[in-house]
Amino acid sequence: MAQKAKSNRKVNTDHSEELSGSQFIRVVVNDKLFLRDPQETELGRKILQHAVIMIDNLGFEEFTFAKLAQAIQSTEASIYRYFENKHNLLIYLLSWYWLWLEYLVLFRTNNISKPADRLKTIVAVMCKQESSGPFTISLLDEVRLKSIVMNEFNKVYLTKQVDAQNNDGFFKHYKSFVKTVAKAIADYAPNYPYCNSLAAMVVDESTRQLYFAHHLPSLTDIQVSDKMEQDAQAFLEHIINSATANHRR
Amino acid sequence: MAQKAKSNRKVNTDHSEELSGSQFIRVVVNDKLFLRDPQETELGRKILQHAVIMIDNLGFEEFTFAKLAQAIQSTEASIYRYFENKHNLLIYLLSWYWLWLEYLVLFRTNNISKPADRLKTIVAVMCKQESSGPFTISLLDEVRLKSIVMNEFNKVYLTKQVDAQNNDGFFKHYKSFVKTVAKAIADYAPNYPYCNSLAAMVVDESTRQLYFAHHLPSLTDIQVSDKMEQDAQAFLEHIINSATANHRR
DNA sequence: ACACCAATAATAGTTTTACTATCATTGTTA
DNA sequence: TAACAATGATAGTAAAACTATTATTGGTGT
Repeated sequence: MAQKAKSNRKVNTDHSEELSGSQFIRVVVNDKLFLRDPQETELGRKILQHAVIMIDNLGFEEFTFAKLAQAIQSTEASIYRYFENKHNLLIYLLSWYWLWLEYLVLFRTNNISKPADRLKTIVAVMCKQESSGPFTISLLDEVRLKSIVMNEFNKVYLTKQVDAQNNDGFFKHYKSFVKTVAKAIADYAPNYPYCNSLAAMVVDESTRQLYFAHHLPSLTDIQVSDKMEQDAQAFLEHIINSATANHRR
Repeated sequence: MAQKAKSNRKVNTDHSEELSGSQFIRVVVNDKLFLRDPQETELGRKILQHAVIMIDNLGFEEFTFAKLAQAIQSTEASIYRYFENKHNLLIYLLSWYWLWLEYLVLFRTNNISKPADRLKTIVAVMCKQESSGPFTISLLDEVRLKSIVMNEFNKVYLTKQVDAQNNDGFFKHYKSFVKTVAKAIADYAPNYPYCNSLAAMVVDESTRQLYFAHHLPSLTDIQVSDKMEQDAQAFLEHIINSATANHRR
């Protein structure tokens, strides 16, 4: 009856809310990030959807629960029943992005056995501004999510609470994605000693170089254009290939 | 009479404040970052010194002007006469760090003409936790400053005000340091097409890998130890050398 | 010695955000 | 139809980020 481990109350289940708008895959986000699962209710989903739009538009610092409440015609207090604070909501959304990337990688590398091709595909997935996969209609707008990652992600773990939050698994999905990349590198270049460092670096640069291109162009060689994502991809491939040159099979 | 371009008032000059504690080189920070030059007065220097300590200890979000005022036995209002807000103070301190790194690089690469050696020295300077140079007694504790860079730097440019702040030269000293690294790379590997991207990446990773080692160890291959800085240095040298392998003279 | 003036201190007030608390309403389910 | 979970409505608190005003103080020029 109780559907969530963490709650012992009854919860409105599928019947009343089914297909409110569109179908979507349930994304399993670490449940320490929320108080009540936002995917399970109409209000919860509205919170997520509008939070993505508002954070993308306003930036995280300007974004407040008061504004969000107004946008979805609800109240601050109601939102606080889902998320302890706006930081946790942000980390929830970012986690969603990393989970979704991991899903995409899984899907796209499914039939690829050659490590070189797998890795190349992974880098492509990381760099491309891609919306929902072929069989999914996702609740959230992944293009906006990627933009949020680019603009906000490197802030969330730079706090005095990192260690406590890391203990609670707040960065679990990000770490898991980096680990996936690291494994692909290890497959590609056995005994390469910097798989993790290289993976974390590449994942970060996949958004950072684009951010620089937009805002601090002297810090990158990538120019704003309609093919800038391919340029970023080429740069990252070059970095990976050259770094691992002496360790490939 | 007026000593600062930006102010037309008379200013207490050297006589009254000379050698209050110790000598130091005047660091020329972009003057849009402050309202009144903090290096010129006793109070200003106290603000800088204690800000470094408090931001390092508390983290930037917990740090407030009220707390700082209390620590230096002054008032919030007085601090606001030097800095418009705590963000600008933070960027001031970070700029100080990049300026100081650039000075160190200049000093250490002075007699080195071979591009390979120059670049190697630069990477070493970036990675080493080094306090003041041989002929300087600096006003600020550079070891703490480096720690602040590691913990806070990647937050400061990720805001909706980047473009406006960049226009005001808030990131000038950071960009200048990256440019120095990029030039050294270009010298080392003529025609290498990613000098800027590689330089920005390496500068960032020089602190990020250490941060990960401390807080999110699964994201790096570097372990916490007394030689972790050398490990980071080795990783960065490896990345630079392999990336530029085909472009060297 | 005196008047002046810039810098600072002391104090208080405003606005906004983050968050908590309380109680009323509504719609579902047993 | 009673019970109850979710939400709405409303109010309130605490702290942070400023702003404004007036009073000291200590050095400067004459």
